[in-house]
Amino acid sequence: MADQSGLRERKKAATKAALSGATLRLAMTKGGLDAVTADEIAAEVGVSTRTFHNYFPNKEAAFLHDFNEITGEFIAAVREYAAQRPIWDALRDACVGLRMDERFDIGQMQCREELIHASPELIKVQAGQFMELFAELLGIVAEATGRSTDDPYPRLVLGSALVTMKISNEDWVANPRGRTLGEAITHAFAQLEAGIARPLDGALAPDAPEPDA
Amino acid sequence: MADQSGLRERKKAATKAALSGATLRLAMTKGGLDAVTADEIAAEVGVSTRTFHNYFPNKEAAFLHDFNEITGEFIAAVREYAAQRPIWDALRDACVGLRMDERFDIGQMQCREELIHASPELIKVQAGQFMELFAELLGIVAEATGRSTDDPYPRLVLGSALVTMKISNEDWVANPRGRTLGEAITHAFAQLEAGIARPLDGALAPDAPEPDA
DNA sequence: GGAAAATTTGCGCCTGCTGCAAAATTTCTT
DNA sequence: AAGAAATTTTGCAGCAGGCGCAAATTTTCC
Repeated sequence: MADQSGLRERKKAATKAALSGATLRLAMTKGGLDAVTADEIAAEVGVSTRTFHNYFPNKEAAFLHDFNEITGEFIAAVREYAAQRPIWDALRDACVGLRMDERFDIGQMQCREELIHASPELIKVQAGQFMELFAELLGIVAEATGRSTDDPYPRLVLGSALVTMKISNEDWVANPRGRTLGEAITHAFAQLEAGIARPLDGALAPDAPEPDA
Repeated sequence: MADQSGLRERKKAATKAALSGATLRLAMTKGGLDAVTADEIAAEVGVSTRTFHNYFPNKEAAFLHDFNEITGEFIAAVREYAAQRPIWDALRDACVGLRMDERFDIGQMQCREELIHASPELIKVQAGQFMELFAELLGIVAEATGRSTDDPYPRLVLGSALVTMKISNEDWVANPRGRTLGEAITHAFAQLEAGIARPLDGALAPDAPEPDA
């Protein structure tokens, strides 16, 4: 029926992971996802092209598969924390709690970022996934703030949080500067909490040119 | 050579606008851009399908064409204002200065929003265009804040500003509530300037349920 | 061991997009 | 005004992506 026999489910999850992994690997070796075709990925895993498309609509989705896995955890965490603390803290803590830095190798994360930024199509698909995430979380945030989903405030909160999440992740991956990922995220969230118009501190920009006016 | 004879340039711009307009019109009448094909659009304008693809890579780009036109103005305005005032104010003023509400019919803007939200592909393409805009503006913002483009602060500023811009636009279109678009934008920017964690005021949510805890 | 359910696979088809070279149109020169 | 030059339009061929369908294969269950 549904998932009574966990074995079949596990096999499916395994091939899905294998396809996703092969996509990543091939994109790395060939220097860009655009240079990879669905046929190659399928061949790499030892499965037909048609089967690849049974699991993923396109190679971009395969590439971003584990991001989607994490998305589910993130939503669950936000929902849980939102009942216990202010929504801004809940969003921050859910983000920190993912502990991406412990889960992935930093070299691999850097590689992923480079590949994403090299492929316009991949950027688009990822942006689309963020929009989906926004839609899925908006109800939670609206309720937590006691506003309607039509109200701009919860939208601003959620939109800012997702942007902060993405930017602090990118920033830390590109330049850890001795911080943990959690610290980078916490600092970025604090910046928005204090008001975006003035920087919280200058310690983050050791190489910043001095303002020339 | 380049554009000495403005006539040819104007003709090209005219057909481009005609194609974009036809795309919009067809999407409206057929209740969704997904129900429209490139052939229909080309036929509507009296041009071959191949020519359509000379102007736009796909129908989504044609649909969002005038958004791109405005993007150029926006960048120019940010660059100009950034030399005169703090970057956050510059971004806000550039956004307000577009005066989208005077340029477009509000009914048409509502229609556009609905069509966008009904098409996942359109959402993706629009999100991709925002990423491009981000990349084009990042240098200006970094310089204005006296930071490097690697620094997370200018990224947070610009990301927050673009999110604020999009959300306040959507909000005003869906529910003007007697405000001008400029007022809605100004208020949203003020919210982020004051810190996102607490709402600036409750006047925006006349129908908000009272917080239940 | 055999029936039932589910997965994989091959095949054909359609759609969207691009390169290329010929045809049509516009602009420039004299 | 006529012809040359430049540019745009167009048709065609080709390719990759993606999907429906039904047969073949595998797995599960009794």
